[in-house]
Parts: sequence; C-alpha cells; structure tokens
Amino acid sequence: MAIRQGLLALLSQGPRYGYQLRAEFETSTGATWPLNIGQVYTTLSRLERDDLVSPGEQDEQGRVVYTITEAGRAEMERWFSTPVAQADRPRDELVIKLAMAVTARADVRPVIQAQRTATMRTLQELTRAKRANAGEPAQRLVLDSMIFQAEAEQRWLDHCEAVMAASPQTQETQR
Amino acid sequence: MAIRQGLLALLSQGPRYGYQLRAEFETSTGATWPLNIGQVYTTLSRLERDDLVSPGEQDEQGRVVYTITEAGRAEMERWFSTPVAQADRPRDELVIKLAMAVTARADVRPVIQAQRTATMRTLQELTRAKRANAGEPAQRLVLDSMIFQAEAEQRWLDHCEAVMAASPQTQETQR
DNA sequence: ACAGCCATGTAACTTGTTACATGATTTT
DNA sequence: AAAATCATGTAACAAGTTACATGGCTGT
Repeated sequence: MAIRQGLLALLSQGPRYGYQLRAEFETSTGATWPLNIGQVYTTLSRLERDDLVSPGEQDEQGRVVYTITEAGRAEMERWFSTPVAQADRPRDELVIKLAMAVTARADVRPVIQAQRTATMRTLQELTRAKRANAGEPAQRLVLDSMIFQAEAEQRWLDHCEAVMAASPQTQETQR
Repeated sequence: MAIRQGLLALLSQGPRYGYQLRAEFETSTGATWPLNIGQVYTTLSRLERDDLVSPGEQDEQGRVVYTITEAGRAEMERWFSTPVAQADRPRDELVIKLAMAVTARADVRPVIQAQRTATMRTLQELTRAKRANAGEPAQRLVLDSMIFQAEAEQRWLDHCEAVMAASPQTQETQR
C-alpha cells in the first residue's frame, strides 16, 4: 500500500504520464528502492480501476497522461492525515527469524552475528550515500530514516545477544 | 517471505499440524501480529507445492500432520545463515509518505505531528504489553524490537521536523 | 440444546514484482 | 547502423490476507 499512494500523491501535483512518474518517484525516494517501470503501469491501471485516476487522451508525443480524480484527491488527503498504525506494517522478517531461532534452535548467536555484520555494512553504505547526496531533500530524509532504522537494529541485536547471554540457551535441539 | 519461513522453522523441530502451528507461531511472536488460521493452510499447501514439507497420514484424531523434507531443512538452514538485506525489506509506508509530502505538499508538519502522536501511543501500549508479558523470551524480544523501532521512528520524526524548520518550506502548492 | 473451541480447508482477492514484447526517438 | 533511452503495456506469478463452509468435540 505504498507505491499506490505514492503515485497518487505525485499525480495530485498535476497530470503525469507513466515514465515521468517513475522518474519523479525515484528522485523523491532515492535509488535504494528502484521502481520497475512495469509496476508503474500495473499500479496505474489498478488506480484507474478504483476510479482514483483517469487517463486522458494521448499528448502530442503520444504519451498517456493520467489525471487524479476527486475520489483520488480525497483518498490522498485521507492517506496524509491518517498515521501509519503498528498493525499496518508488514511482519518484520528479521524479527520473525530471531524469534524462531530462539524457540527452535540452540545457537542464535551466529544468526545475530551474521546480521550484525550485514547491517554494519549497510550502515556504511548509507553513510557514504548520504555524503554523496547533494540535493533532493526528500531523498536525504529517506536515507536518514534508513540510517536510524539500521542503528536501531544494531542496538536490538546487541540487546538480544545480551539477553541470550544472561539466560543460558537450552541445550542443542535435535539434528 | 516471513510466515512461510516461520512455519518451516517450527516444522524443523518436528512434525506439526496446522492448528498447532498457529498456536506456536503466536506464542513465539506474540499477539501483536495475529495469524489467521486460514493462512496457515494456504501457506502449508504452498510449502508442499515447493516440496519443502510433506503431509503425512491423518493421526488418531484426524489431524493432518506435516513433516519437513530434506529440501525444507536445507532451505531453513539457508534462511538462518543468510542475513536480511536492505533490498529484501518492503518499502516503508511512512517514509514514502513523508517523502511524498515533502515533494508534493506544502505543510509536512501536520503529517509528522499526527504520526508522532500515534507512535507515542503505540510506544505506551508496547511498554504496557512488555510489563504484562511474563514468560516467552521470544515474545519479549519481539516486543523489544518494536519498541526500538518506534523509538527510532520518533527520533526520525523529530529530525524531519528540525530539517523542515531549518529549510523553510516552499510555498503552498496548488489546490 | 447451544455456545464455543478444535480443526481443516477453499475461493477470492490484494499488492508487489518481474520478464517480456513492442515501437519511437535520440545519441554515438 | 547500432546502441541507448523514452515510452507503453501485458502475462504471469508470489505472498499475504480474509471470508466462508464444514464438521467434530466439549462444557454448560
């Protein structure tokens, strides 16, 4: 439920065509999440199906320009004014992995260790990307968010390790 | 890609039937993400389709017991030993929302404000849930993760507001 | 008798995602 | 002439999710 609303938000600034939407979406959110062009069109047809946008005639260059509808504008207002709830968020794969490792497995530490290394590397790349990023204030915020999240993850991993160390792991499970 | 692997991990401890899997999944990960029982069965049939589990005969009580296959075990080892990469994670709706608000809209502050209130409330509920939670070490870690994430979100929201205050918002867009 | 839990399953749908086909225009 | 970029679109699938149908068993 994010690309859908993202494209809608871009369309609320004025009519756009597909290719243009991808470009703007990527300059807003950055290269970290590349957006496949095909998805722009699938998403646009779903938005059209739901009467949130409507395609106009082709322009002089033969491009299909989409316009947001009143319902689309309302939906967008709703989106901006409604906070993202805990329940809306997808299940976090890492959290499930560690939870399962704790319940199912003996040795969680290598899992934590591998993740920590990966997250640290991610953090370095993010910092580098942030140094490189000159303009685009929105992109900078996206990078910052990722940095904050990665740091929180590191802290959580440390915390998990500490907890594991405190309560000695029950013996090696079967296999 | 999380429930799938989660159920597989539970099955790696020994044969289980559907209803039991939901119960164990929920005691591991907690009530924050309730798992619809229907999904257990759809996921199980997909795991079966991919030869990662195989259903046995019904037991004395007529329950269908699933067993992990060798391929399933391998897949699970791979899952545990491979860290979750940045690119694996789903797009964060809140981040996209703020990025879009920055590019498209004039006033980001009410969006930030609404989110901050919601996140703060979430944080209080999580703290309460943590106090209430007596046993289940895995569940406690899940709660901790959510708390760490919510705190990081608060910090990021503060940061966004600070950045917005520093660089005065370009004028009210159309509409 | 009836409520409620245990237990399995299916149909239908959503979003996200990619691979591929197709053609126009632009650059080298 | 070839390569790259602009531009649109479709088919196909994965995973997540819910609503619903069905039946057995248990406690009141």
